[in-house]
Amino acid sequence: MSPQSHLRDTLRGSGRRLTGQRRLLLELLQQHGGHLDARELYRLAQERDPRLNLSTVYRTLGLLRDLGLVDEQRLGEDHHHYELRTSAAHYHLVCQSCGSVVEFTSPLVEQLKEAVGRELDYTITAAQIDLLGACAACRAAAGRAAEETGD
Amino acid sequence: MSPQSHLRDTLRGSGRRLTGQRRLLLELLQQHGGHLDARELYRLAQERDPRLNLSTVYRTLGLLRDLGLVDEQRLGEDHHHYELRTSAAHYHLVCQSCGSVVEFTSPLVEQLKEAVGRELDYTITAAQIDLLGACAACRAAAGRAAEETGD
DNA sequence: GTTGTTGCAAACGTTTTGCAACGAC
DNA sequence: GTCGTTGCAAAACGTTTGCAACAAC
Repeated sequence: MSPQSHLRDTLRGSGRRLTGQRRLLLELLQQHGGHLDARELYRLAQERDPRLNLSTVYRTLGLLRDLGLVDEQRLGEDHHHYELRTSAAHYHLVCQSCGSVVEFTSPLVEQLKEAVGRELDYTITAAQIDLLGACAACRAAAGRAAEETGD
Repeated sequence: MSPQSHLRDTLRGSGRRLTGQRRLLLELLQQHGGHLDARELYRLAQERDPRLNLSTVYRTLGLLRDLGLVDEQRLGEDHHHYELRTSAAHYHLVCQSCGSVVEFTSPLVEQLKEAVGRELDYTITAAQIDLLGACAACRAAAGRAAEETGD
């Protein structure tokens, strides 16, 4: 089932309406892939519909989040990022130097949830994991910079 | 080395000053244990020094964070929480029903950092991990509530 | 006395909301 | 036509900042 038809069906079912703005925003989220923030989605949307308002972006993102179509994250920053929910759970690896974000999964995460939940008697439903570090490109750039100045 | 003497020494070393406000805020963080937000720390501090200002709380928390005395986290909420940095890295398990926070560690986290860093060629320096779920008490309460209404 | 720090008020960036006009059904 | 949705402006929220008075050194 595509996100667009899921959206239409879920809205219909709860007496809500499928508007052009909602269709556009979902489409942009699909095209972009991932990790957009509200401001950037707003900017993209305005290229296609200049009258669209930032509060509509926020209201729509909240709706899509509540419908389970979109995941809301905080990648170590002071505002949210949004991405279309994919079937597979995944986590984020953030380069603190250039800000790039890579997704990853690992069977170790399931093991961790299982082990910690059992030990502390919690039923664990979700995990937010952000690993922070330096990507290969930034490490190389930092190495070159050090060579030029000091050494 | 106690946090108070670490504070004094580090301030001295960088030409900064040890003020009553800074001593008080650090002391409250010590006494409370963990996971205070700025508002709550402000409230506690005002009981002892009613003239103390919220911006001083923020400035001091930022300073203590930069000095490495305090860790700043976002436990799935829209504002920061702060806790005295302990020697051991740890992560958080949050009950989504009652909001209680439990700390945990697990050797699986080191394994995860190692495995993901190697696979994607990142040098991983830190991990933020929040596991979300339901604690035993809230599960029991939810069970009782379900019994009374339906079923 | 010098200069880093504070309290205060005002600003900031992100997100939410009240409300009348609008548009999907 | 009904009623959910939008655009707009204004507010809310946590947090930061400019500045003159203050206090640690």
